[in-house]
Amino acid sequence: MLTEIEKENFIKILCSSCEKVRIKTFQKGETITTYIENRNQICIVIQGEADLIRYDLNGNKTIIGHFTKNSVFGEFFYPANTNNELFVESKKKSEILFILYDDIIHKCKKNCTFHEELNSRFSDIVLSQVIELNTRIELLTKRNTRDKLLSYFDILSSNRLNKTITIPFSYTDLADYLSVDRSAMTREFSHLIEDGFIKKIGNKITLMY
Amino acid sequence: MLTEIEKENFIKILCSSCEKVRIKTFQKGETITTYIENRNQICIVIQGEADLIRYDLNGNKTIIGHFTKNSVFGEFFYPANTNNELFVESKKKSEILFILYDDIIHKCKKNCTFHEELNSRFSDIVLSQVIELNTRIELLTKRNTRDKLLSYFDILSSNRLNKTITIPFSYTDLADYLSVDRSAMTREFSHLIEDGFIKKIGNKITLMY
DNA sequence: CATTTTCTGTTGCATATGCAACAAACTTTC
DNA sequence: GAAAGTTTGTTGCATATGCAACAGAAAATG
Repeated sequence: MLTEIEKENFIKILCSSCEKVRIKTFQKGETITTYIENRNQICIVIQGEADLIRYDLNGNKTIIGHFTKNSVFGEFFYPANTNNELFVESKKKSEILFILYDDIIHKCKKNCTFHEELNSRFSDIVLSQVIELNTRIELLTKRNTRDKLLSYFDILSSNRLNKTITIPFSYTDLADYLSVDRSAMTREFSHLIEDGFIKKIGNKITLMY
Repeated sequence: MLTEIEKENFIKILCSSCEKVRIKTFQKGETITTYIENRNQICIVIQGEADLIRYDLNGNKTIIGHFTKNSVFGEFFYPANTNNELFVESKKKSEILFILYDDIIHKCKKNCTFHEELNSRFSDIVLSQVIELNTRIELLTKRNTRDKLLSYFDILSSNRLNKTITIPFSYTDLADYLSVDRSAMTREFSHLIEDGFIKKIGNKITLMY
């Protein structure tokens, strides 16, 4: 598995070596891409943050994916048949790298450094993506809000090796990420505090167990 | 992307060429692997069906993943820190291929055909896995049982290009897969039929819209 | 720094969902 | 083919959750 430093080096090489790679900058709130017509498109976050957002027919918003530095996303990773409107929105000023899958498998004519690296590293990036997705599924399959929250805390806590964690979302977005109603989630927060499971100051939460 | 036939050829090559690959046969109900100590393990379904199952602390069962021919699974794809008991159970008589990730990246001494194929194809298999996981997330993020069912029907229907679909699970397992209570799901089936959205005969469902 | 917008916490209400229990239909097993 | 086990459909009940509305806090804007 790639370390963070290896990933970073990889991306630096990408950026500097192949003409087929494009990098664009997005401001907060801008749409990076829609999942509708670029079946081949792969995006990598170089800097910043972005969310994959779905609005369903009732207008409910769901954050399908949350991408930070070195995350990959793009329509290429998504099943072709979705009825809903899907798009990726920049949450901060972000730099995004765009590649086409075809440019990964078919070597470019110049045999550039880009492709050598790309072939050897691409699957590793995708593998970290798989782990991330499995984590998400683990959360979403919990039957109630309390279990979703506690599982989410556990994951953050063991990643950072710390009983006090910082929620990397706004609470509004956290609710969308866990696919629960925001006010219901806030209510469950109150219950968790009452029952002595957690303490909460701003966006910092301390696990009491 | 790999066609079904290409995948099959690939797996045939795997099976016949490298000593590091193991194939085992499992009967219905047998445990194929537990997600607890084989961090490096990758499994591919050659024949049969298997489910990745979680029992949480309350004894609730969830089908985290459903694997059929050519699916990949294994602890390698899973985040390390899970508190729950996770295991893969064979749903039919199944043949499963076991590889270690280390054996994929580090070439074996003999430079066997296996590794040549493996390196070029492995990422494609993982990519189909990513699409499958994204589909699952799409389902799980739906806010209520009705939307989960309708989305699930849509996916099956557009895969098979047919308004009449066959549920590949028992209804009990479908409920676990969608992470809803079975009886609540059956109730929602009744409502969907009343409201004229679907017709249902056994495990065949016809979409009326 | 004043104004506007977004985020957060709270509550009342309606309802969707989980849970438990049961009977009928269907499968498996010996 | 009889017995045991599993799956399916149904229902009553309790409650967790979604929804709407609101007010104060915080953040963004110009």
